[in-house]
Amino acid sequence: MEIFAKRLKERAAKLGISNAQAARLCELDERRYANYANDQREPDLMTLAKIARILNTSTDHLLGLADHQPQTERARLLDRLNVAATSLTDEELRTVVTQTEALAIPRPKKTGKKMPPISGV
Amino acid sequence: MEIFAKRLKERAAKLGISNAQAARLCELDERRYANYANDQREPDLMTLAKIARILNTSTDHLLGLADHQPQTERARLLDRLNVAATSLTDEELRTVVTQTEALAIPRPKKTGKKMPPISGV
DNA sequence: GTTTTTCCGGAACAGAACGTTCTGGATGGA
DNA sequence: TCCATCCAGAACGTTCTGTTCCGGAAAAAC
Repeated sequence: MEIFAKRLKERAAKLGISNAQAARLCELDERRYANYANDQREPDLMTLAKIARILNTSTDHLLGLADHQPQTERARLLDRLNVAATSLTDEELRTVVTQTEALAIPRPKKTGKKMPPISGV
Repeated sequence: MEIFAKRLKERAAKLGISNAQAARLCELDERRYANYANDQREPDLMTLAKIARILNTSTDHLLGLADHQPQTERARLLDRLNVAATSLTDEELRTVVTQTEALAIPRPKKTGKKMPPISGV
């Protein structure tokens, strides 16, 4: 997890402290913390949460999930879907959800792909 | 990390899918995912991020660092739609968008006005 | 009712990953 | 010079994970 190590170093830099100081803040062995910051080890989930809490940031940011990605064609499609779905009636929405999940969520390990006819449409 | 396992199960329940289905959505071995949901194993950071991304939630929430807001039935349907749509291929997604917009966006009355076609579909 | 499919979890094993310790180099201040 | 601080390589024992095999329960299909 390269981004995690990068974010750890960034965070300490923004706080104006050394990695060793950050380690002590988080009550972690310095060498251990350094391994995280150098992308050589990964913490367990509880330690990850602890680091985020003490350094006053979010795990999403530390894991690189918080960046707003540029507007791709696909993102725009998902956007349109949301907008359209929002204006549906509950019943219409249920229908769309059912159909979409049928496409998206793999059910069988079975090889044969028989598709039962969509009823009530 | 007890809270993580709990949140995993909650998330699948809210999406109206089984843990096995959630595992397939996340492209993880079912047994492996079950170990996470049963608080017997913990994922590495990349897998954690992947789960949060695909199940359309945040790692902060999964790790118990953020409180979750109460959701309406309708919000859960929109949630399910998002999760399912995200795992579609581009072509499948375009189809769903087209169908949903057809349901949602009323055609103009017969005033002769032209409706611009849906681009890129 | 019978069969098939799906879901779930225990047990176990090889291999991967981790925490820790020891070590040494680099830098800066007293 | 001496000392404190920061940093990272290597190694070792231990812990933990991914995976596989297995069986039972429940639901669905026949």
